[in-house]
Amino acid sequence: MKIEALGSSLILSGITGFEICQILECGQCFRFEKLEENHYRITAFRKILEIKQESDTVTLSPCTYEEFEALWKNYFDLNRDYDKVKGIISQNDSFMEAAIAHAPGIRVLNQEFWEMIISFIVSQNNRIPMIKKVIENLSQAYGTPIEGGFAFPEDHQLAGASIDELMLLKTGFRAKYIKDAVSRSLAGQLKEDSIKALPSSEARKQLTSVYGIGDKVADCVMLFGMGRTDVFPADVWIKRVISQLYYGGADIPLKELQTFAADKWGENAGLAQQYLFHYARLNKIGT
DNA sequence: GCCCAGGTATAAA
DNA sequence: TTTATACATGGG
Repeated sequence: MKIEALGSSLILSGITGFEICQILECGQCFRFEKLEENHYRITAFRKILEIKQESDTVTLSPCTYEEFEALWKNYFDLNRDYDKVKGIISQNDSFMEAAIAHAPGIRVLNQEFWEMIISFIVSQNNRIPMIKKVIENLSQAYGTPIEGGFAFPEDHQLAGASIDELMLLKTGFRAKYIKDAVSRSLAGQLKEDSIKALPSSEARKQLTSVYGIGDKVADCVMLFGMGRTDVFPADVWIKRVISQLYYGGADIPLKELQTFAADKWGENAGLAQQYLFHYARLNKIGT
């Protein structure tokens, strides 16, 4: 990958395993706006970034070399060798091979811990366009204004919000969950560093102790908001890719998925199958 | 009107 | 322990 500056932009060329549309639209991120095909505006870490991709060339703007190294390189997970990861998880596994072939340009974004907690609380029983709208509502109402938009609100910025006020922002029945997450965070019970130090099963327990956070949300927070590589190949990422298959309408029998889940996740097979069943039901597959 | 959403808490079996 | 259902709101 070659990096060069051009005016206020940074151009990355020779990039592989990177498809910005797949990365943003696969459901891991809710703060982006599509400007045109393969051209998006992203809000993250109190900054707004435009990203445009033309085959193996990606333009970031505004972006300096220093900013790229300090923030966006890690945000887009460019330090990870995805060929290697894909090789490992698809080894002797035609199912995973098919999953990867379906969306080979997905990379797991490293997003903000607190924002992921609230975002995935909001995501439950909700649709992506609506989730995006709610996150934007929260940012405009409580977040710090930044050039061209609003940062996602910190816990203390959300502290004053009542249930009714949160409801006005279309959070629905999730308002009480947000409130609990806020007070738990203010009480110092959702410290990213302390949770990061725990093994993933313990981290999951900490997260699910928040009213309104279950296994699915906890896993998404760990994967997308904590940069946890220990859940990376073994857990959510695989569910994620599988769900992409469903979204893409690939035709894989439910039975095959269940066998796969049992092999792959062992003691988590029950949960995995629950997800799979849910996805199957959503997409009217196999039942 | 009716059904459903990338779930979770809760009640009931 | 497992299974069924309500939930706010908007869109098909």
